[in-house]
Amino acid sequence: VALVPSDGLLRIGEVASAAGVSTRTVDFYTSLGLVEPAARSAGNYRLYEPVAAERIALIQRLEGHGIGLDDIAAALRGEAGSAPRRLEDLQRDLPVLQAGDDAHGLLAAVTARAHALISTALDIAAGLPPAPL
Amino acid sequence: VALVPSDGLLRIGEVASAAGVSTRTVDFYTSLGLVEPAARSAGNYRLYEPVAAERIALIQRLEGHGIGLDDIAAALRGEAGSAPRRLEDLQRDLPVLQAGDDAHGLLAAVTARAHALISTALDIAAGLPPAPL
DNA sequence: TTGCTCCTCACGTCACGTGAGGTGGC
DNA sequence: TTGCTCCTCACGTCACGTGAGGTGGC
Repeated sequence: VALVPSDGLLRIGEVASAAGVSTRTVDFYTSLGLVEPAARSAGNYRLYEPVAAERIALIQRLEGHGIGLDDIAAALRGEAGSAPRRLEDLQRDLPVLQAGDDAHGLLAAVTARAHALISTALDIAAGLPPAPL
Repeated sequence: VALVPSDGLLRIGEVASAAGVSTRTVDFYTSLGLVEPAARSAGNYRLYEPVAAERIALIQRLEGHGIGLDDIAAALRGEAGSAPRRLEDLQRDLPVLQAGDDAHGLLAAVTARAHALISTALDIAAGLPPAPL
């Protein structure tokens, strides 16, 4: 039995297991436009490019940072402010934080979250391509 | 009529309006241990220090960054990792991000959020004291 | 009396899925 | 037949409050 379409596209179940989520979640994300099938099979099955699984995994990481699906969707659509300017601001501000004494809980918590976000940003910048949907 | 306790402490309604939230919210946060009355009046009214209002305003800002009340509570309790180490990591990673070309939407969105978090961290470091609860 | 507060129990809301169930392709 | 998929409508869950209602202090 040919379980995989010969063109390398994946059906929903394959995308789901590759991304580590349920097919219902892939279905849900698709309905929100967070991922989009590259094609439909003759039998109306949605066919995704393999990169869709990475995209879904990325969405899950972003959600883990408290970023809502609406914001993620907007970002994926390419709506954005100026990242470079913001990065300069961060560069300027970090020494101020470092100059402070051993941070108390809140500062540490906020910093930890910012750190996790930067890590995610680095992953995006380094690995996953601009994702042509 | 003496609306304010003579010792400078505030009743729940005063804290609420100073923080820009409802008394129910102050009540709720108090029940979670996010703020704590400094005393009780003879009639069992909760009496808060004025700084409690700032604390509540801070909690609201943190919530705006997607940080849950449980995490905030833990942070306020002083549980924390090593902020300085994380700040060094950020310092190291930022140039990598800046070296990239004009970021696409996702990167910009994540960076924006990190930026907002750092701003909040700076506010904490600069202004609001370690808050002896 | 008026407007505040206390406390408790239940309900509301929003985001994020998830279940179920009837469908057709493989 | 089996296990996949499609689609839709409704339900579940968790976090975060909010409403209401009976209480006593001011």
